[in-house]
Order: sequence, then C-alpha cells, then structure tokens
Amino acid sequence: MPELPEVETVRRGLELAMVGARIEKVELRRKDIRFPFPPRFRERLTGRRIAALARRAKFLLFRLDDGETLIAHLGMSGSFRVEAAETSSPGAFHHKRSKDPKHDHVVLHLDNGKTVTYNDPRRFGFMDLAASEALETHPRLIELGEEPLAVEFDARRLAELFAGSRAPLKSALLDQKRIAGLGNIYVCEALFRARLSPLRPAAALASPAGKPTRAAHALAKAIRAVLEEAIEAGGSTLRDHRRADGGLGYFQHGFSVYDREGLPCLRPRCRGTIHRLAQSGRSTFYCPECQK
DNA sequence: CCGCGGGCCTGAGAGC
DNA sequence: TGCTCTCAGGCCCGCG
Repeated sequence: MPELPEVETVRRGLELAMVGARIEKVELRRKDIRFPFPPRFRERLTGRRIAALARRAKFLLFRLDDGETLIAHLGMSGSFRVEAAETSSPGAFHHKRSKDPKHDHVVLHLDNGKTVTYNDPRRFGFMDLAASEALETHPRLIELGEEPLAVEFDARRLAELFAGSRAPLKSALLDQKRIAGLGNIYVCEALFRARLSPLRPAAALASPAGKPTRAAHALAKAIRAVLEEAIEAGGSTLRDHRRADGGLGYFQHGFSVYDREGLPCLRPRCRGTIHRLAQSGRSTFYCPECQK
C-alpha cells in the first residue's frame, strides 16, 4: 500500500511501540524477501535498543544504539503489525493469531512485551543494515531526490527539478530521483487537485526564463496538501484502536480520481468522467475535462 | 544520459 | 465451484 503518507503513518505507529525498547529476540522466517537479508542479520539486531525511528521518502530507518540503522522498505505489499504482550493469565484463550502467517517474514520481540511483525506477501520489500553515519551513501538512498514535505520544497524547486526533463508530468513525479515519496495514487491525486494533465511536459513548469509558472505553483501546493491530508487521515486511523488490529500501513482514503475510472468527476460543476490511461507501465487516472 | 518496458512475486476479483 | 485472465499503492535493470 505504501506511499509517503502510509510510510509516515507506519513510522509514527512503530515509534510509539519501539523507541526506547530493546530487541530481545528476532525470528527470521526466510533468508530473503526481495533481496537476501544482510549477513548476521539476527545477531546484529538482537540486544539492540531502538534509539529513534525516522523516514526518508518511502524508507523506514530504525536507528539502533550501536551505530547501525535498520533500513526497511515495504515494497507493494509490506506491512508492520504491533501486538501487545500476551496476558498469560490462565484461561486467556484469546490468543492472537496472524491472519496471514505464511507471509510473516520477520518477528521482533521487544523487552516491553510488544511484538513487531513484518508481513509481505509479494516480497517486493527489503531490509538492510548500515552504519548510521554512512546512511546517505547507502545504494538505495543515495539517489533519492527531494522530500516533498521539506520546507524548501516549493514551486521554484519543483520547476528546477523538472527542467530539462523530456518526460510527461506523471512520469516525472513518479521519479524518486527528483521527488522522493510520491507513488501512483498521490501523483494522480495531486495532478487532479492542481488541474493539470498528466500528459503535460514536465519541463513546462518553468518559463523560458526559468521562473516557475502558475502551474508549478499549483502543483507544488497540491502535492503538499494531498500528502498532508493523507497523513492526517492515517493518523486518525492509527488512533482508532478498535479497528486497528495492530496492523499498520493499510487504511482507506477517499480518492478523487485514483481507481475511479468511468465515474463522474468530483469537481463541482464539472460534467467530466474519470479516464484511465497507461503511462510508463502504470495506470493514470484523470479528468480530461478539468485537467489541462 | 534519459525514458520506457519487462521482470520480480503473490493474491484478489472479474468473467466465463 | 473452479479455471483463467488481468491487475495491483514498489523498484531494478537492460535496452534503444
């Protein structure tokens, strides 16, 4: 499920459960997910205390107390689940059991009694360990572009990032080397909100003189708004413990265009219909009436 | 160098 | 009920 807002929501949930706790035991149910786990993975995690939980783009960064950082990416289908300690009172028969034990690949047992389980059916996610000092040079992180929620991110920066690109807006926005954290859903949603066609050339966000256009301003603003609202929505899901079975990283938003092919455009007074097209192998959803 | 398409995996849902 | 097909919120790699 995870794009930047989902990963941020997961980060906040894991932060609550994990920071300050020590990893007492690590269960590794396979030797790889997308890539092999790094050498001595269990040994390097066992006994470590989690000092902080950060995020870079769609990557989760678990900073450990020994100078290493656990890097985790959820891929398409990865999720973390936090479970409280079993109350081992006799007759406590409500033993919590995973709905999908087959894809529980990593289980961390913490000294605060909680259990953190990584589940990933498609195994496009991955985990690695790296020196905290050298994180920025990790092969998977070194090429990442701008954080769209950073204060420096604005229309000017956006126009600069897209200058010289020959790609359409949709593809340029998905390129993690330029802006890091957007995925297929929020790119579609941001373009809709900015009323820009996904087919428009990305380079046209700057005037010939190199100044950001009105479109650049609209898009930069839309990206920020869409991400912040999604994080807010995730945050509220996270607080709702009745329906959170501990599962993090999976919640439903109301999308304006994503997966709404054939349905009416939600913009007031627009008579358009949401269309779908394929761009660099992914589905793009947009309203041809109001996105120009 | 850049952009695109194929590939990696498994499961869900549609259509027959 | 079951089979087959398409599609899926990720990224890497090789090709032109």
